[in-house]
Amino acid sequence: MIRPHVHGAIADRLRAAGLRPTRQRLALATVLLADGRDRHVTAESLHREVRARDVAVSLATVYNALHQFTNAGLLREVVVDAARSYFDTNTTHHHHFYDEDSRSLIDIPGSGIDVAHLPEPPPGSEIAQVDVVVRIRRPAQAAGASVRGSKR
Amino acid sequence: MIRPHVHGAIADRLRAAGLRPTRQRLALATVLLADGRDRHVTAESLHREVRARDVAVSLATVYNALHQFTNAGLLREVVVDAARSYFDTNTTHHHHFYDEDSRSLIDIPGSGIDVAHLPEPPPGSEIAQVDVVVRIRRPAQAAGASVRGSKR
DNA sequence: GTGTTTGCAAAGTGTTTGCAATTTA
DNA sequence: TAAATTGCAAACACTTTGCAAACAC
Repeated sequence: MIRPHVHGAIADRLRAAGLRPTRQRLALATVLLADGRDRHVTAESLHREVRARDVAVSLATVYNALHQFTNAGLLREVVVDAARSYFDTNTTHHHHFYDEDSRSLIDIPGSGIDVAHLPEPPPGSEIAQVDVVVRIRRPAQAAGASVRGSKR
Repeated sequence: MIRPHVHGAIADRLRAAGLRPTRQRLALATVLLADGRDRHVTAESLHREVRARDVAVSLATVYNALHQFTNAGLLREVVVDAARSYFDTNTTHHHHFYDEDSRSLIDIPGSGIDVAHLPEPPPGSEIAQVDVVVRIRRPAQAAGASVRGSKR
């Protein structure tokens, strides 16, 4: 049985990135890129989402795909939390709010922040990227409650 | 046998932070804070350093102490690499170069960067902190060598 | 003395990897 | 058919935790 090329814009983007449009990658890329919305995912959240669409994909494949997509420039990795990796479908220059309570990311448009007076990088090195993370929280309670360490 | 209070500036800082100046915490705090230099450590690097001074401290205790020191305001945690946590003895407002090749941090003085036009945080939240990470690298080789993925 | 801290080893997280089976082109 | 990809389970690196022994005050 002859199977023709998979057709569609997403398949083309994968091919253009040098990635075979397999069933798994198509499902992942579709969730991530199909509607053009800016999305922030973790491996776990993406895995959940794809399975909710009844596509069987292993978590290992999700991790692999996220890195392949990132290397191909389809995604960008955002480091904001030591505990897990985030990937952003918006690969243009921009910064982030990071909500430390809900552990969620919000894009700040590239023009939203001016970083000025960047010092020279140390000799022999070049600036690869400038990341600005604005950490936000629900305001701390004012009233009597004493401040106790919160379980991590 | 009566043992008096441990004396010394470091011991006092620990007490002021509500932490008993135990042998382990004293050794860790001394390495970190005694000479007033700005230092960036990981649990692993600090553990190595303290042991090099022939003080027996378990890695678990180093982790615990780093968090206790951080909660007490003696240190500041810096998130730049998903693979490990960094702690900075400089708790004042400032930003960082992060050398992705050597995985090392370099302080940028508070005045070294201007972040302007910060947008309003989402309703109900407040800005807890603004982190700027300038990622630096050795410039990519220009010559013929093809670009292959580097093992992580 | 009594509550705190330590160290160990075990458990936990998120992530990566080796490899046989499967799939793509 | 040949090469790329997948899934599983095991391995990993880093970090946290339960608990008895050691320690600070």
